[in-house]
Amino acid sequence: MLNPKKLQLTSFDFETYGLDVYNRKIKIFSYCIGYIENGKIKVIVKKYSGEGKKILHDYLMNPNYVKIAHNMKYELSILKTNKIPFHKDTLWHDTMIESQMLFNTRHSHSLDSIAYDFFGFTRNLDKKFKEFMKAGYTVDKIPADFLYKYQVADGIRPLLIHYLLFPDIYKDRNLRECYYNEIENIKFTQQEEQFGIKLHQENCTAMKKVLMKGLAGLKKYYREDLNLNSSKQLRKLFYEDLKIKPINFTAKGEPSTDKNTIMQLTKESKDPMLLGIIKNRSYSAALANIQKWEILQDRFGIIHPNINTNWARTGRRSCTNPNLYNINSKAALLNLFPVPLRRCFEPRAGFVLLPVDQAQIELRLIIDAAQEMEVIAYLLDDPDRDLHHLTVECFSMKKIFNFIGDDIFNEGVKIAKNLKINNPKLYSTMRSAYKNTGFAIGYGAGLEKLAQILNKKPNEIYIGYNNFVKRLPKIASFSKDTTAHIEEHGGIKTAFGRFLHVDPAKAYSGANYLIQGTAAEIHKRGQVRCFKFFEKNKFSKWMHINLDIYDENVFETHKSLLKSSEFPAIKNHLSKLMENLDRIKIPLKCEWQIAENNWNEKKDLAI
DNA sequence: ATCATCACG
DNA sequence: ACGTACGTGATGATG
Repeated sequence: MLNPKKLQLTSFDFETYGLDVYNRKIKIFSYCIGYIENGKIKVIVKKYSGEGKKILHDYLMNPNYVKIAHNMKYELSILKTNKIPFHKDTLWHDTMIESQMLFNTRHSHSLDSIAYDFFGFTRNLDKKFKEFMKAGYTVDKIPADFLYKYQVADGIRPLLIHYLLFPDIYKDRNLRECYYNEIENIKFTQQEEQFGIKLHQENCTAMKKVLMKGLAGLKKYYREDLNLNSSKQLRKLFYEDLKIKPINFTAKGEPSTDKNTIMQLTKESKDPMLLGIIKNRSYSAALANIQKWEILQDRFGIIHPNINTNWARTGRRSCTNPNLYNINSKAALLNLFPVPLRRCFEPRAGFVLLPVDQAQIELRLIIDAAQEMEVIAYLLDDPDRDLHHLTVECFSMKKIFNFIGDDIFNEGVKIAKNLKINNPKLYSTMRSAYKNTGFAIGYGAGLEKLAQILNKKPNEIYIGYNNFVKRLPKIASFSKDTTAHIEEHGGIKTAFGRFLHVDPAKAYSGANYLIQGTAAEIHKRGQVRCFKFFEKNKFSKWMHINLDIYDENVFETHKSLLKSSEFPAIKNHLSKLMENLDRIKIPLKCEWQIAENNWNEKKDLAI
């Protein structure tokens, strides 16, 4: 029996039916609670009705029961949407997070996969359960004796896994700190998902209309039976019918028809037939996106994505169903037919969206990790300085310089400076073009790849590239240096002391793991600190994060709060929570913007 | 299921 | 032996 007076570890899992958590259509059918008695694992399995309901409620309100779940965000969301109270001081553990933290490159972190690999725990029950689901059964229709066995297994496994993995996390102070932040981040993320983001109905309709018209207008360029979405048919059209000489190839060695290839081809001739293919891809994908969102919205027009807080091997977050992390925003160098889909999202009535992003965070972290002293000094001198200006300087030099401060070097610096003053528009275009250069070189991009990113030919950027490498040699050798480290240690520690394994066959991606992993940790710690600030001051109703993307948090904020006299202080404090972390020595900088009508139309926040 | 493609950072 | 920017999710076509 569970002892209500004694602190003890328990596992906890629901069986539910219905779909779509945040539409409140999920009902709890039954649950299991695992615990340990006299060195043996025991499992309580109950239906969520009558006496079973009361037992669960008592269990949830008792903070002596430490609750171990596998993917606790799901359990949390069920509790909250069903308005079932639980003790605010509950200690939670999540075995999925434990597995992700210790074995970031594992092929799967599902409960059955881990328990099988670590304990040889049978997966037959899971196989059968999946068969029932595939056949359209819901948990209430599954034979009771089978479901009982399945739930017992679900009570045992989290306890086994926690006992095996948690000590390795706990004994390392850094890892422990990261782990506790992950648990807090799940609480934040659950709330973020529940808030969700509102679809702008009128803009969705208007954009669909434009997209359909654009797609219909393309038909005249092609034979009627050509399927523009078929790369096989396009391959035939390009390389057999039009007799174009292949320049790029796919991973499997077939001649490629991707956007990059088409853009290279159109440099010779602006054939509408070629450009139309890019337009078709851009427009049809956008249309499919909007249609999917319209299906997924709840009855208030809100989209609730599923955000995996620690899914990626780098420790980054990821987003599914729908993925709101890859929405087309604005025109860019490599985006010929942009569809500003962020127009389809709006603040709730009475609110505005305040997107806040970490300025140039990846480049800043590379500079810090590579210890590129000239740039560190440049930044410490004034944290607001723009690092991309240095890149523009390098690419403004007429020849490869011999030493820093020689005539060639100084002239480049002067050209960049004058351009910034005299032609801000051209400067801005150039700056955003070269924005990706710094960290692409840091991650190991070569001349060819860089030319592709900049939409130029290798010989056009040869001088600039060489000047960058010569001026910032630590950034240029960062990828190589990190690769050597990976080959020796099998992985890399982030600035927070969290070890990330790296696939030995791709040791050269180590630089990326280090930077993405560190940035992700900064992002997730900032979210937890903001979340706690809102909870403590009880105004998450008026201001909350309802969406985030890698280095950006979107604060949905009530207009009355925005206009209040206390807002500047709140904004200032939140910035500090996101910027100031003991482990990060390089200055970070948050940039606030405001979007009043929709997520796409935004400007700098003047407050 | 796998491939090719493309959006984000 | 060589030299690579990276890691995500969604979609439609294909075998």
